[in-house]
Amino acid sequence: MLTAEVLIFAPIDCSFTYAISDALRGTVQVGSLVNIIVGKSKKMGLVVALNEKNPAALSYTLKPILSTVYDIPITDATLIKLYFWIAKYYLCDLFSVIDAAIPSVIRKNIPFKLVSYLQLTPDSGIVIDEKKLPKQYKAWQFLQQNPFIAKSKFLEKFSRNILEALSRKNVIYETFQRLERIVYGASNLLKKHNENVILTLEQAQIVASIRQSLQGKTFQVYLLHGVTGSGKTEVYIDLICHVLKEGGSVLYLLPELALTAQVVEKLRSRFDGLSVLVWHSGLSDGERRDTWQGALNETSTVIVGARSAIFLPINNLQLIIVDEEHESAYKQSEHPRYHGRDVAIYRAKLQNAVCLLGSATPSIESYFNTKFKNYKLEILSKRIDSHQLPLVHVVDMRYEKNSNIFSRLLIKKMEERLEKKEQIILFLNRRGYATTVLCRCCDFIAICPHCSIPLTYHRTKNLLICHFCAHQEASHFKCPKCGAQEILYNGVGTQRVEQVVGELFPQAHAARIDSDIMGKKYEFIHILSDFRKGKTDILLGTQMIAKGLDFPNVTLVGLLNANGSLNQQDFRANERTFQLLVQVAGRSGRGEIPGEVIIQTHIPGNEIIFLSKSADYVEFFTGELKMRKMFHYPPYRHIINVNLSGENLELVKLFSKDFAQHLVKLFVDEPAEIRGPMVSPLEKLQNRYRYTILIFVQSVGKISEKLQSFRNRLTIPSGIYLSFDVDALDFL
DNA sequence: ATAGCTATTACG
DNA sequence: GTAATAGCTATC
Repeated sequence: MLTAEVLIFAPIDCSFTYAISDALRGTVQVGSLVNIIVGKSKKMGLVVALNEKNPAALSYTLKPILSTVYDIPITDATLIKLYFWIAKYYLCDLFSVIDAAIPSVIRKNIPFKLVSYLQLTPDSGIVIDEKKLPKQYKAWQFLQQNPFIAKSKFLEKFSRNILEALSRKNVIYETFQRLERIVYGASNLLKKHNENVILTLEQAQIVASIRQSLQGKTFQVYLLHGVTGSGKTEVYIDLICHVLKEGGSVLYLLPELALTAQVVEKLRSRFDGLSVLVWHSGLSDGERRDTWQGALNETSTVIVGARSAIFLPINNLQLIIVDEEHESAYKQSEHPRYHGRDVAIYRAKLQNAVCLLGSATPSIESYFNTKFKNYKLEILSKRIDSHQLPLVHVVDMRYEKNSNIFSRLLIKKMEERLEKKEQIILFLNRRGYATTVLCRCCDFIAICPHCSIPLTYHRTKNLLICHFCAHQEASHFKCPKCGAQEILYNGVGTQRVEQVVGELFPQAHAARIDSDIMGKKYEFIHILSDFRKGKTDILLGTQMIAKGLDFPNVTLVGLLNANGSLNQQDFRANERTFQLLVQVAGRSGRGEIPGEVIIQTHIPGNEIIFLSKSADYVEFFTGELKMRKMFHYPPYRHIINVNLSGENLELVKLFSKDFAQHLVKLFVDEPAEIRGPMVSPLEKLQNRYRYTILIFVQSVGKISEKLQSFRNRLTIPSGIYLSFDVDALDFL
């Protein structure tokens, strides 16, 4: 009998066998979404395999698949393999992978959102008496002038009673239309791209090399290391062009949704009339459905998206581009905690595609893999059109007036640029207004009552906000501890910078981008497009403006406080700082006019700041790798971060110790090292105390099954929360 | 997830 | 005694 293995959308780790009736034979395929009965209730499930089974030999009675939800499968065999791999490698249950990989509009078949419209019934023959029913008459007249009007618009002018009266008389009837939506519309928010680009020799050689792998249809990872402004995008576009000509598809991944608009616009203008599909977390359900269906239907297409686009069902996928591959945003911080880049590489492997990683500051892991594994390294050493890398000044803030955010040099340079109508980007790693709120008289610091971190003052709301749990409280006039009216707002956030810019340069137009702004849908696109058009002189913001953006008229970049990220003491602090400094500096001087960068710091002698001044990646890598080797850190080993938390401190402590001992026993024969338990750097978060155990291993694949089954056997006391983070990037 | 089962507790 | 309820188990 023909049977199907069906995954049920519930936290159950195994698939169930269902019978396929003769009527559904051929219709039910691997990847089909099917209606089934589970226990007593109707559910949907995903077919992950087809089998031939003898029902008599089974210990249970088979139930039949009732029907398929769509007439074609919603995913494919490769992706199903990918789901299983992620669940295994990242130590999470299959359900959470499916949850992240298949959007709920598709999975639950949520109906299209419909908008109701009102229309006059043609030839109804009914005449409304103006004298007797003046209100209804007015509405009737209104409808004659507006023969197809949204119900909501009608109700703004007339009451519900009127509507009901008219529809009772069959004067009007209601129709429904699908809500219309346009992803990045036909809008021309961003500059048209130059149509005839001639590749430089360097670019052409790289393209030729990668084309060979594409031709061979064999799996290969490339790392494209190109300095900022060296035209990595041109290499991508040339390759996309090639793959499309051959009838294949390309997936173009970016670390953040803010960067997708720029790339989509570039592609759309380059390939005239080409449909570029878009995918990121900002899409509405309808938009999601369109892109998913579009991917299923197209045989050859380009899809631009953020992390989760790696799960789209794409036909003839031949090339996956992972732009800014070093970005930590590729790592999902909730379950499943997968790394978009690594999943991309695995998917490429599964379907014999080429995976192209690109960065000006590659991750240590990827660069390491070009030296010691079989990634191929391609280098773009020069900026295009012989543009120079920017000149970097390091300003020692210890010799500036203490409270000043801007050094004298930065102010002078900013004045010059504003004079010349050139543009400026200011970068700061903190949002909000001030970082900490403290008392001058005693040792009081405002701290979140649920988490063990200081509160941040937000001036626009006049509130103290916790950036971890969003707790809010009123700001203090008096010190709650000693009563002194000596409250000091210390440290600097982007909001504070915005205020000071306004005071120092009242004639300049400044705009701020940080995650506080991102609440408004597409607001950031408008800010970026205004900046591109030159309506804004100064763009200031956090991480978000550090990467990938290309504004030729920017000739000055100011890094206001290059200390912060160095203080975070985990072994990747140097790497993050180097990447950040080089990337931010790379926003300067991308056009005809050479650019300058000013790095303000309290530690000007720091080696990383020195290295980033010359943007010498290879030297940085060499030094960093030595350190990693000495301490057996990644890329020499993988780290699994085990987080244990709970409201009862003693219980968490006790369980953590116990758990660590079990782990040591479990891995006694493996080349694994267990460290901890120790108190997490963030010792309390949302009322839960947190402990960390680190597992260092040679290979995750070799121990994942053992660890997973250990976790499943274990009884975790109630009130204790346990989570794994494989290849963790932060250890908070 | 969730229906259906059992053990547990409150109530008078 | 019943009724409400928390915890536990299986789901093809």
